[in-house]
Formats: sequence, C-alpha cells, structure tokens
Amino acid sequence: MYTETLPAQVQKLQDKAEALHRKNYLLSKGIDLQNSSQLAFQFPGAIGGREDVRHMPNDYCRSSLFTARNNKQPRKNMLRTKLFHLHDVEILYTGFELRAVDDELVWMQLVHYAKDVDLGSTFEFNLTQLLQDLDWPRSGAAYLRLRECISRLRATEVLVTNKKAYGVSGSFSMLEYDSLNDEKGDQHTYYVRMNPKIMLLFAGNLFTSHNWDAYKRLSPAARRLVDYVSSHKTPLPLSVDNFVSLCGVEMDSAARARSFARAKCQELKNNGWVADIFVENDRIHCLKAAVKNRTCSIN
DNA sequence: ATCTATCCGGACCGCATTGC
DNA sequence: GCAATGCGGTCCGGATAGAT
Repeated sequence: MYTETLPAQVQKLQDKAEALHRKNYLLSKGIDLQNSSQLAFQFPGAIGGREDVRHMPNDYCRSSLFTARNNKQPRKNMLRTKLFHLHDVEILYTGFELRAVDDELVWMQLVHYAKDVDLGSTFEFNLTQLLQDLDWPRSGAAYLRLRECISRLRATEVLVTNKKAYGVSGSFSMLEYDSLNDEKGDQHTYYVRMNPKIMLLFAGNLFTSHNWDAYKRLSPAARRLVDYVSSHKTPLPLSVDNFVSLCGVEMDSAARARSFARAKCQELKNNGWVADIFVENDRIHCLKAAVKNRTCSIN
C-alpha cells in the first residue's frame, strides 16, 4: 500500500493553506468564486464593463511577461523561468516568449470577450471579429498569426507569487480551450475558458484599464512604458535599465538604451498619454494628470 | 443569386537594428 | 544623434467556398 512521504504530506498541507489564503483574499474583496466569478463585476462602468477599455493586471504591467523584442529575433522558450519584475512579485513562466506586438493584444481582447462569462465556463468567439477588434487585416497571414498567438497563449504555465496580496496564485495557463479543426488542421471554432485563478490578478482593483483604440496604436515598447506609468498612482522615476528589462530587449550600450527610452517617452507624450515624460540622469520621470487615454489607475 | 467568412497577392510601410 | 537597412507586418480589392 502506498503511503505518502513526509515531504509530500507537508506539500499537501502547504497547498491547502495557499488555497485557503487565496479564497480568503478573494472573500475579503467581496468575491466568492462559487457565486459570482465574472470579471465584468471588477471592471469600471458597472456590469458588463465599458466597451472602449481593456484591462491588464498590475502584476503583468510591471513584469516582462509581454516583451517588446524585435520580431526578427526568435522567441525564447522558457521553463519555469523567473521573469523580470519591478516589485516584490515573482512570476515563474513556462512557454514561448509572449510579445506585446501581438500576444498581449490578443490576450487582452480575449479577456474582454470573457468578462461576461463565469470564469472556467467556455465561450465561443469569431476569428474575423477578433481580427477586426485588433485592427488586423483579414489576410491569410493574419489568420495564421492569430491562431499562433492563441496556441502560444494556451501553451503557457504561469505561477505568480504576490505576498502582499493573494500569496501564491497556483499555476495556470494564460488561456484554455478546445477547438474544432478543418481538414488542414486549422482551428475554425474555439471553445475558450479563462482559468478562475486569473480573478486573483484582477480582484481588489489590482489592474489597469486602457483606452483600447489608443493603446493598440502604441508601439510595443511604448505600451510597456504606459503600463508602468498607468499602473502607479504616482509613478516614481524608472531607471532606463529597468525599462529596458521590462521590455525584455537587449541593448548594446547605455547610449542606445537612453535613446530608446527617449523615443518611447516622446511617443507617449505625443499621443497625450501623460502631461510630461522625459529622461534625466538615466531615469524616466513622468508627470501624469489630465491623461486622456488612461481611464483608471489603481495601485 | 446573395450573403458571409475566409483567404490571396503584391505594393507599401513601420520599426528595431546597424553603421557612421 | 541620425540616416540607412531590411525584415516582416499592413492594407485592401478581389477571389473562393459554403450556406441560405
């Protein structure tokens, strides 16, 4: 007869304690996954949420989960790799490198589709509609790219530890689905589910909302910067090095990193995301206020 | 016949990187 | 700091296939 070893018993108890901590955390935020587990209840604009905004958990905003690396560079493949994070939050990531240029937008839009459905329940969406919502062309390449993004998002395992909030998230995939495929193997219908654990990332207003039209027009690295700025009430100066790490890019010199940061600051300023933003002494200083594209910012 | 969803093709463009 | 480079994404009219 199989009997559990002591370490296994300890692990089991630890898992139970973590699950209880998560449950209590959600209850303290007024969320009981047994009853109401729709993300829409968390989003601004009451039930259903606003249609012109998309949301990103702050724990993702401040990490290198979605990189802004050049598409010429092959995507990294990671196995329980610790991602860069600005604060005391640990993200262990398994899967192909996710990029802001496509995966991020696809995921945000799918979260938007999922917001009115109980987490864990399946829903369908239309690929053409998704292309439209992303402002992508209806080209064969775009369909292919979209299917690849969706596959990449599914083939992930994320484990977030945020001791100040929910503790350990427990591992989950960015996206779960079953699909019906055509004779070529291309998916034509997706039955998508969002893991209920992502509620931990959104609960207690720990997310940032962006004007979707304006956000998706930004370049990938500018989006990493606006995520940083918008996810803090009063953003402290961000070192150029940390900004580069947030973007997941490799710079061959400090001068290039500076120039890269300056260009992204200019992009945010030109598009009215912030009142002022500039690089000084290798730090990015930002002045928020009268921000037209940011709809809410919650620490 | 008409509608809808999907895909093709080729010119064009944006962006990260490179070189000076 | 800036222009050049080249890859790969974008645009959009039109084609195709299947449903009604």
